[in-house]
Parts: sequence; structure tokens; C-alpha cells
Amino acid sequence: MTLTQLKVFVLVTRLGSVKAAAATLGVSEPAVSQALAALRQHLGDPLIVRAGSAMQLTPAGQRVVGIASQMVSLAVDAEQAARASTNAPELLRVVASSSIADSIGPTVLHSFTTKMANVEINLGVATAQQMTALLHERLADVALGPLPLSDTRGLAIQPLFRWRMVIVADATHRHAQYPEGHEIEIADLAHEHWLTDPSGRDPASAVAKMLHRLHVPDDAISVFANQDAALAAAARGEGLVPAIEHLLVADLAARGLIRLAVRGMPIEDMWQAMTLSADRRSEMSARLLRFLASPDALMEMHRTGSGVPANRFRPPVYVTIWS
Amino acid sequence: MTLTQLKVFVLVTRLGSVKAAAATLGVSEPAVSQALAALRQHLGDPLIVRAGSAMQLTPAGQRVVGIASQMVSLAVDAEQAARASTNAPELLRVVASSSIADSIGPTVLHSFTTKMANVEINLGVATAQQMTALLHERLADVALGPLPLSDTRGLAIQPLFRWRMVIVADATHRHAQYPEGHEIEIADLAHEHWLTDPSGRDPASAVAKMLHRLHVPDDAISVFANQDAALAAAARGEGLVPAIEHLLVADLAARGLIRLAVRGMPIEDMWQAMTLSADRRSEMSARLLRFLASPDALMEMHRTGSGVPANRFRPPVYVTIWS
DNA sequence: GAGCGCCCTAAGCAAAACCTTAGGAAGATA
DNA sequence: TATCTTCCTAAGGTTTTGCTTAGGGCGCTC
Repeated sequence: MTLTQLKVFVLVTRLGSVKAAAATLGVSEPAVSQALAALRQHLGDPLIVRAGSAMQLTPAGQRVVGIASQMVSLAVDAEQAARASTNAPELLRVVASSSIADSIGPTVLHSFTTKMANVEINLGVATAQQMTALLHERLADVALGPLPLSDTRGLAIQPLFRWRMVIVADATHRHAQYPEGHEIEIADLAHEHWLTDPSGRDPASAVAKMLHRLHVPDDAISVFANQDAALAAAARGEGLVPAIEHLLVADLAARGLIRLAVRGMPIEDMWQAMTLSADRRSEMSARLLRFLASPDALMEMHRTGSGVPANRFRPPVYVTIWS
Repeated sequence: MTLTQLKVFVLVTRLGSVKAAAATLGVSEPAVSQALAALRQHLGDPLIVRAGSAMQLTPAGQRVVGIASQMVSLAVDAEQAARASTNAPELLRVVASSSIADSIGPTVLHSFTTKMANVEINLGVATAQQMTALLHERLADVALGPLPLSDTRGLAIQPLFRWRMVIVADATHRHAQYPEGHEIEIADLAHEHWLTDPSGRDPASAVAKMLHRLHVPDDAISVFANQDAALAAAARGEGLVPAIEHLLVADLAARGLIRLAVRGMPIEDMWQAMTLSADRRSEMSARLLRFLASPDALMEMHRTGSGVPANRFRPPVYVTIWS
């Protein structure tokens, strides 16, 4: 029985699937399956089994998962306690949607570290569902992204940043040929090919919701590493980009791109900042949330958009929580 | 950071020495030292350092040890929870002094498993100091042995068995030559060579206390695997055995041995049964304690002595008895 | 019933954990 | 100062973790 195995079990339980846990941990799915198998053998019980499309805890699993969760949480406490006692910088583990991690995340977090002595911030990428699991299991301290679809009980949520979604196409696209003042019906774009950043696959994101409303099939959606890459593909005429206005560089036209005039666009949406509920989060997490709501931070987030090197601080993928 | 490392750290802290922790865990001393070194490096703090003859927790160590202790305890809980939910036999980990593990321990514990459905008992050997540490860290459920010298706060202690210590020598020993009715002064035996079982090295044991009172130097004491082996050595004329009357076979004379008539002997002493305090021990531990106080068990413990094969069930380290 | 998504096992590998014996360093003790 | 105890590091071994890719089984959906 190792802490890794317990962490895996807890994540599988909370996310409801081996696959999702593997994605969250940034490892292959057999890696998770094997860790689970080892724990199952050690404890002599399947712990969690497939029941139709979902997974269900066995009686033993129900008892063990609570204990395992505490152990994972205590492991984090131990590391934080050691850091705190040695004047090492406090570690704040932030996860964000791909869009945020590519844009305002790095700058605003860096700004926080300079204003706040002795903090080290660790930024990772996650979907909204993963964010709730990571927060609950104390594997992340703060999450930045869309409002999760899943249960948010036990979490404290505060608005972070209001942004607007626009549709971008290359200037030669047939939907870009309407006369000035003409408004496109969004439904007319249902059969186009779409290009998004990874956030576009997060069901909680506004982009995914819109594509879902249009019944765009999966094979009509291409996912790129970030919005900039999607725009580059659009410039090659590969499709439409549901873009985050804030992430657009100023010189769209110079790249041969144009915003489509769609009725009801831009769509407004709000990114949220999330932590565990106020009584269970660390003081530093609370401070970061206060900072994110401050005028300074707001100004910084708005200022960022114009031509920041998109992924200068972008982490490779995931940051390990311990070891 | 592994659970093994945390367990090692907790034991070193409680026992106050690397050496003692190694002995308790049944591994070499560098094994403990290395586990500690790994944890130290991982947490970036020495955690516990030598301060004169004792070891002292650093500030970080103080914070971490409590968390680590909880984690070790939760790991035990997880295993027990899994067992309980799968109708597997509940595991009761008993540690006992070498003398008890050699004599009444196996039989009386086996008797408990037959009367109590679905229990598995695991019997190990430990010194009194180790017993308190093992109980506190939830690494053992019940301890049987002498009253510990160390702090017993937090423990529930009940008398187990009253026994008597006698001195045995071979019939040709010079102290065996006195006329009938003559009583030897114990002080006259101070310069003899002594033969004991491992319990005789436990400072809390009555045997060790007596040898200490006599100022017997260490090199005048030979330790044998069990009392039977010590008696065999005595029969070869190698020295005196401070024997537990209960463990003596009936046919002492046939083996060429004799009890010395020493003033003030036999010395009476009491073995104790110990658990965590009543509110923190498991129900099964409490049941074992009740059983040990029952007339049935008392009778069994008294009956055992006469000629039981001393070390038939004696574990090298640990033995499991199935119900 | 065919396809598909999800979970599992198998096999192979690198890294870490964990154990040992041998020997050095630092403090306590005499 | 000399010795002893205790802790640590070094070196070398085996076992366990933990990861990968490849492929099989099983239930759901169409």
C-alpha cells in the first residue's frame, strides 16, 4: 500500500473513471489500472467496480476511500508543515483551464509572487471536472476556469474575469464574404469545421457548450495546443475558431483573419476562481483569491491580452504533487 | 515520502534512538538511518537531530511527527476497514515478552481464536519499551509483558498473570552443595555467571532488575533463544538461570538441575496486558483483554506450564495463528 | 451482432525503495 | 586522551514501484 496507490484510488473514485484519473495525473491509463490492481490485491477487495457506465464503490471501498483521502490530505499537510518550519517558500498549487494557463494565468500569478514574499506557485492545466477533484483531494489549492458542471458543494467560488467569445475565420472564408452590416445566424455555422484550444474539449467551457448546442460532431472539431495554433490553422483555411477575444492579438487582419459578425455574438462568459470552502483552505489560498479580486490584478488581466508571448511560462503539462 | 519512511520516523521519535527503532522493526540500523535520510531530504529538514545523548525534534520535526503518526494510524485503519468489509478475519497484532511468547502466549491466544470466530492473531516479541511505542503508533493492538518503565499514559493496563522467579543451577554447582534447610544469600551469587532468555535483557523485566541490583556485569550474562536453551546450558555447568517457575519442566532432576534455596526467593512478579486507553482501542482488543481475565484463560495459563514444548510455536520474529 | 469505449492484463524496462555489510565521524564517558 | 556508543555514509544487492506499449474481454449503443 503506497501513497501513490491511495491517491490513484481516491481520484478514480471522485472522477468516476480510470481514464479520467489517468488524464488528471498525466499518465497512461494502464498505469492507473495497475496501481488500482495493486491496492486491490493488498486489501483483498475490488474496492471499486464497473456498474454499467459508471463505477461503484464496494462496501470495503466506501470505507477505505474516506481513510485514503485523509491520508493523501495529510501527506500534503506534512510537506507544507515542513516547508513552513524551514522558511522555505510556501507552495501554492494552481490549476487552470488551458486558455487561462496560456493567457492571464502566468502573468497574474507571477505578479502575485512578487507582491507576496516567500511563495512559490506551481501552475498546471486541468478540465473543470478535474479541478473539483483536485481541490477536494487537496492536490491543488486554487483552480481557475469555467464554472464546473459537477457538484460544487464544499468549494468557494468567486468571479475572476469576464471574457467574450467571438468567431474568427480567414478572410477568404465564404462566411466572411457577406456585405457590411449583415449578421450571420449561428445555426448556419453548424456544419463548418471548428478549431479550438484544449479548453474547447472541456464540457464546462463556453466554447464546448456552444459547439454542443450546434450539434457539431466530434470529427468536425480539431484541437490545437493553444488558441494561437488554432488561429494559424484558420489562416490556412482549415476552419472556424471560437476565439476568446482577450487572447486575440491586435493584428488579426495582418494574418489574413477576420471576425465574423454573428447574431448574438460575442457571447459573454465568466471565468471563476475556486478553492475549498473558506474554513478549509489555506491562508495563502485566500490571499491569492483576494489578490485576484483586487483592482491591480483586474487591470493586469485586462492589460495582458495585447500581444503577450502566449506560452512563455506555460508548464509542459502537469506538475507532480509530491515526490 | 513513503509510509515506511514515516513509520520509521515516528518510531525513532518515540523510542528516542535509531538503534531502538531498528530493533523494533527487526531490521539493521542503517536501514532505519537511510529511511530517515530519505525523508529528511524529501522534506528538506533534519526533522530529528542528536542533542547530547538523546535525540531532539526540530521545529519542522515536531509538526511532521504528529501528521506522520496519524498517517501510519490511518494506514492501519484502512487495512482493518477492508478486512472488516470482506468478512476476512479481523487481525489482532499481539506483542509479548520473549518469555510469554515462549510459554503461555501461543496457547492462550490460540484458545481465544477458537472461542472467538473470525479472528487472526499475530504474535511478536518485543521489549517493554518497544511495546509502549508499538501500541501508541497502532503497530500493535495488545501487549503482554512486564510493567514498562517508560511513561504509560494513554495506555490501559490490566494484570495478566502472576509468576515466580527461582534460581536454577546444575546439581554439581558449588552453591547446590549446601545442606538441607540452608538458605543462600542472594548477594553471594553476584559474581556467578548468569544465563537468561532474551527477556532477561529487557530492563523492565524482573530478571533484569534483579541482575541489575546485584551489579552483575554484562559480560557475566549469556543470552539464549529461550529459557529451555538457558537451562540446557546450565546443565552443562555454564552458570545460573534466573528461571520463571512456570516455564520449568517437571523433570528438573532428570536433567541434572536443581533449584537453589535462596533467601527471599521465589520473587513474585506480575505480567500485564496492555492496550491503548479504553476509548481508543478496538473492540476486539477489549474482548481479548476480557478473555485474558476470565477464569478459563487463567486456568489455561496455569495448566500450560507442565512440559509444554517450549518453542514449538516460537516465531523467529512473527508467527501467525489462524482461527 | 458489429462497433466502440472502457477497463484489464501482459511484457518489458527504468527508477526507486529497501535491505545488507563495512567503515567513518561525532559526541559521551572514562 | 582513549574508548565506546550511536549515527551516518558507502557500496552492492534484490525487490517493488511505476511507467510504457500491445492486446484481450466485456458491456453499451446503434
